[in-house]
Amino acid sequence: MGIDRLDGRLLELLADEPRIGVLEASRRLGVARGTVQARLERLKSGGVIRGFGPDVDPAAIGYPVTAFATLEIKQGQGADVRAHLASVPEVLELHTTTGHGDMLCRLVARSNADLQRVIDRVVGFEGIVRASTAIVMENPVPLRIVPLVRQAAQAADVPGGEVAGGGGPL
Amino acid sequence: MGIDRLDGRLLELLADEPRIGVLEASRRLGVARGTVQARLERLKSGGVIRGFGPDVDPAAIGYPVTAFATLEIKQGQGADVRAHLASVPEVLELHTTTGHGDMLCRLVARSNADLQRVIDRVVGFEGIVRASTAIVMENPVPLRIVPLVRQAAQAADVPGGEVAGGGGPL
DNA sequence: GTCATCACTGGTCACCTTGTCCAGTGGCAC
DNA sequence: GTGCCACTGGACAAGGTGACCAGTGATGAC
Repeated sequence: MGIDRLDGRLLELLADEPRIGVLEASRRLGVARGTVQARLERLKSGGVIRGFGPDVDPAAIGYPVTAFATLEIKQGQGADVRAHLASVPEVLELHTTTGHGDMLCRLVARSNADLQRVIDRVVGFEGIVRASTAIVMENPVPLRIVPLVRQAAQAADVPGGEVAGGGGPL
Repeated sequence: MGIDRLDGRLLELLADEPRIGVLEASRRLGVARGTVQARLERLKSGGVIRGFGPDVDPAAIGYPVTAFATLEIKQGQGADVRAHLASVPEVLELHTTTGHGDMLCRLVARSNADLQRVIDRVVGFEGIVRASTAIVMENPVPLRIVPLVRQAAQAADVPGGEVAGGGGPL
């Protein structure tokens, strides 16, 4: 849908102070409350803002170890493997990818030892041929969106700002 | 810090309906408003809830392509590489890991063609020796936390699990 | 040139939630 | 038993929310 500068500033503001209200946001942005309300509604219904889910830290609830596992899947077993992985609570995220690994998933565990249990559970399934795991040591850039939002908002009001896309879609 | 069943239910509720208020949450959970307020405060100050940032969909603001890049870093260049990657808006996340790759980052781009530009920018840096990229095709399990929360909450009231504060079960 | 459309402004309104008190109750450790 | 703690259920003032409305300026169509 695309966003303009005001949308960008609003998103930044929400990212900085998520519990901010519409009224306070309108004050900070220097626009009328109705404007912020309308923009927010548009961003939500347009799918830009998926929600305001609580950002829960797995480490704080007893899962301090994070790892990424690349999985190689037996031909034709994709659906089963997806269902299997979705049933494991420690699998926080799963992607199917190009390349030699067929899937990439994010895991958490209670300890390095516990990670072994999780991995065993993940790969202990018919359709998974091979798995290679990388344990996360540090997270220099935690999941973020503000820099991208800023760039997207600027692209909107610079003539020709949309970066050389043009290439084929997926 | 550990969470009990009530915390777990509260977190689930917040994940389902993030804009829910304290009052409404207390009604749903069948407890007094003050209780929910106190729990929420404890979860936030205890670091379980990092925040309520808006969940922005990169695809909706013009970046529909996601990829994961595994980077190999020249010895001793870690800090520089981290700073470099942090300066690229399309880098949404960066981890340092064990294993043959030294870093793993999540990228987005405006198109497959644009991904080339992003990758060039990412790897066009002294300290990066080699990069291998996997483009995400599908995301069968989007980043989620509820199953883990549920498991953590149950662990708390099973003998041998973490002990919750007074008050007892509800 | 004129008109309709659209977003934004600045205002009002009733309703409800929030934050913050309070006293009272029951489980638990000492 | 006594103190501590969490939870309950109630109260209060303050303020925000969602819903309206008329007026204004820019844009694009006729």
